[in-house]
Amino acid sequence: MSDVPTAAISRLVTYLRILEGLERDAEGKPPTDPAHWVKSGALAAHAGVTAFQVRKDLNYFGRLGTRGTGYNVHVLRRELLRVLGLNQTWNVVIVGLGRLGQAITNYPGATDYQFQYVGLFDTNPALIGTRFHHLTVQHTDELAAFVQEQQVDMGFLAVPPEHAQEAAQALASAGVKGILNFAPIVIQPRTLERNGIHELSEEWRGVIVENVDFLAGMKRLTFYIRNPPLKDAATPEDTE
Amino acid sequence: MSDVPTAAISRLVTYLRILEGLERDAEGKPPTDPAHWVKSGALAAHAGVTAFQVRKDLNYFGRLGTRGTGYNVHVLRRELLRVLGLNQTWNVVIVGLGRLGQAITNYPGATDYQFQYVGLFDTNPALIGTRFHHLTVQHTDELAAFVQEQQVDMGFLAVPPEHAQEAAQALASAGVKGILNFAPIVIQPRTLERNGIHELSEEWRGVIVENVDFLAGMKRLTFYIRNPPLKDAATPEDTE
DNA sequence: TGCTGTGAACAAGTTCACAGCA
DNA sequence: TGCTGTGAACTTGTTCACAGCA
Repeated sequence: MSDVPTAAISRLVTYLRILEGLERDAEGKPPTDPAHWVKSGALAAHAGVTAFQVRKDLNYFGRLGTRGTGYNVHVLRRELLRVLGLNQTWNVVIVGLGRLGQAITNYPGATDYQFQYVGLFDTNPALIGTRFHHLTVQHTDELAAFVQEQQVDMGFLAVPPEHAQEAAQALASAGVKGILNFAPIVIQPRTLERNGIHELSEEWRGVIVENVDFLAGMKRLTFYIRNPPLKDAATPEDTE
Repeated sequence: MSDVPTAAISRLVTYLRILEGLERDAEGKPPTDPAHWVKSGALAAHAGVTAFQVRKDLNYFGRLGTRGTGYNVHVLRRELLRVLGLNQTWNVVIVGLGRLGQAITNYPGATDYQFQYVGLFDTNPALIGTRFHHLTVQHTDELAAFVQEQQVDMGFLAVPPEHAQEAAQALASAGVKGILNFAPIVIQPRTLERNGIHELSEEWRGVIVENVDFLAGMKRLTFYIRNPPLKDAATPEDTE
């Protein structure tokens, strides 16, 4: 399962979102209603990819469809939830409660699935003690103990870029399995000491980092506005 | 220049950020100081890629380095700014001023370079007339006229997902060249009418969409925590 | 017949070895 | 000598044609 293209995983997330919409549409309709089924071409149209791609992507995880009929919306959704690891509970801490951290904390949809925000951390005295989303902001010094006590799985990192490496280090040392990094820097999976980079450190072993970088998005956008891709993503194969 | 891998563009953005740090470090030092130069291996270490990759990426845009010496920090930075289109002014509107939109509007670093926020739009009566970042929120109905008058280049889309397609449509019709989409949906480059998808519409011709989707990031993270990539990204070639 | 499943052809992107200039 | 520049090998990911099941 580790030989699945990483790009395919991003697309699975998209398919899942589409299926949720389709399942809402199908809700309450009789089991015979075609709304409970979706073909690769229809999924592809919603996801902005080709039907080939959809079939290939889904196929990495088994025979999820029915030939001649398509994919059952409910079954496929459940399968994707399982594949993406969204059928278990994930305990999350948020580090950094400036405007961006607050926006994330309150973003609707983030606590769907089994994501639970269990702790909020910052170093700003003005924020500590403040309540957001039923939780009280604690000092980052408390992080290590908290992660172990509360079995925290992952941390969202929304501190200013100049503190991001340090805060990431704290999360990794504390033992989280993954970090969702919102800061516009590359997190180094090693202890960063004064005057240069030190070797890959043990506490980073197995820690996954995913980046969500909107400044980078802005800059990619300016490039592509000035250098438009040649192909115009025409409608491929069938598009329902 | 359109045959540059899209992944390379993302990496250029990273290199640029690193160069900015290096240029700050070099500031004030005499022109002979080695701090004004950086080798592919050092850039690679900071960016978390291989030195080969750095050289290849930079090479797409000409001979930017000096053999035996490395890359001049200042020269390379200026080159990357040019390549990425960051040497011109970009007029930006933000559509959607909920918590996320506000966080984006106020995010430090976003208005570096030549990005100028020139207009803020929302449909929520409670927000219209409010001031953020020296601008007053207007109703989205004003968007089309405003984009033309003010020569707006791109729009940042931070409305709730259920209104995102509609708002994106408004931006595209108004004539922006690019959309930075924060909503967790796939923007359809076509008019979406009731009961199904209509054909690719003319006003979308050439409009570039870049996505910044943090919910997707969360879900990719859970997948990779449960299915860690095999390779451990060892230190490649030289790493200074 | 109508769709998915999937091996094989193809394309894109990355790694590498070494050529080539300061 | 020490680095970048770059064609060629390789690896990864995508497209496709058609086999295979309901």
